[in-house]
Amino acid sequence: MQKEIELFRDGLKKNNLKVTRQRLRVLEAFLKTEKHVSCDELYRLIRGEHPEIGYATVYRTLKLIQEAGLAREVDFGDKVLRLEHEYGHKHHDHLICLACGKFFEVFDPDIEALQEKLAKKQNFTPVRHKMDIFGYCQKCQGKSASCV
Amino acid sequence: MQKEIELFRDGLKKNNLKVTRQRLRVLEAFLKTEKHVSCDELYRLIRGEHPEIGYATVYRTLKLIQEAGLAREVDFGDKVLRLEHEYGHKHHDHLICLACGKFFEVFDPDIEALQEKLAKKQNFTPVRHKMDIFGYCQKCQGKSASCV
DNA sequence: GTATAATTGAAAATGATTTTCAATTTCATA
DNA sequence: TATGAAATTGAAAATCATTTTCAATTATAC
Repeated sequence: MQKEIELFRDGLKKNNLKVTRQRLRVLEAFLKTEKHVSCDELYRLIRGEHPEIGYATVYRTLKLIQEAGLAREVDFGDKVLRLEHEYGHKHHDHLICLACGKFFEVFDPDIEALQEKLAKKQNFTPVRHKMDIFGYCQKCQGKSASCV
Repeated sequence: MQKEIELFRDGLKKNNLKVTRQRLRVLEAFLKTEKHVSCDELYRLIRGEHPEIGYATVYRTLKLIQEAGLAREVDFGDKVLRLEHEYGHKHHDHLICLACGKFFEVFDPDIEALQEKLAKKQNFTPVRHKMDIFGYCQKCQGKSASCV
């Protein structure tokens, strides 16, 4: 966590931005949660300990955290911006359960290699990609989405 | 196109919904465009010929088109709901250019097979998946996103 | 044709995200 | 450690896509 805070400070300094109490609180809250957290969820978490920090500040700081390379966007199809940890977390794909909403992180080097090859074949230079598989997890086998 | 219209009518009838002039106009407009169209874009297209059709009707009809299995959602990361043709269009993945915004449809059966295997290994029953590769297309090589 | 249930368009509501702005805070420099 | 320019803050308002409301209209089974 110290390393992440260092990277965040560096990112701010590099852009002539200031290291404020609020920004550090938001970063700490983000680092503490391992969830794929939305801005609203993080705001509620922070509000408990620091009710003086406003929604806009949380929102703005999340952008900065992304820009510092500490978080990446994930999209679970619910139209809400969610962020997951990036630093120290390798790229991975997601299995997302349509019944219970839980997600699982997976990684397959063979798929990654084929994706790279597929892009190259089209003379396309890949920068990043995302792959999400929606379905039913072990516990929810046989359930349908409406049974949630 | 006749087949699609037939399927749409059937879908409506099955749910005790009515086949209206407006719904047919929206479907036709959707079928005519091969783009990954947003609700707003489609509304503007329709407005030219049928200014009496309202936004809400376009929006509602797009839902029905989806439910009839004629369109599926795509997400290009711009927070806007977009639909692409589903009927007669096989599943595919997308290469999305960060510079010019163009996209390319690709398909690799080996990747599909590995995805299936990956899910199974986690006792996960896949229903659908999406894979988007963001990067730079042949024309935009070397450009950065800010050069658009 | 008539009854009735669904549909329509306009406008308003919603909900996440983003901006505005006056007051406050940071921090490089003195 | 003080100072002042520049950045930041929180609250509220604005934005923007999406979704709902509702009274008037329309489709369709009989």
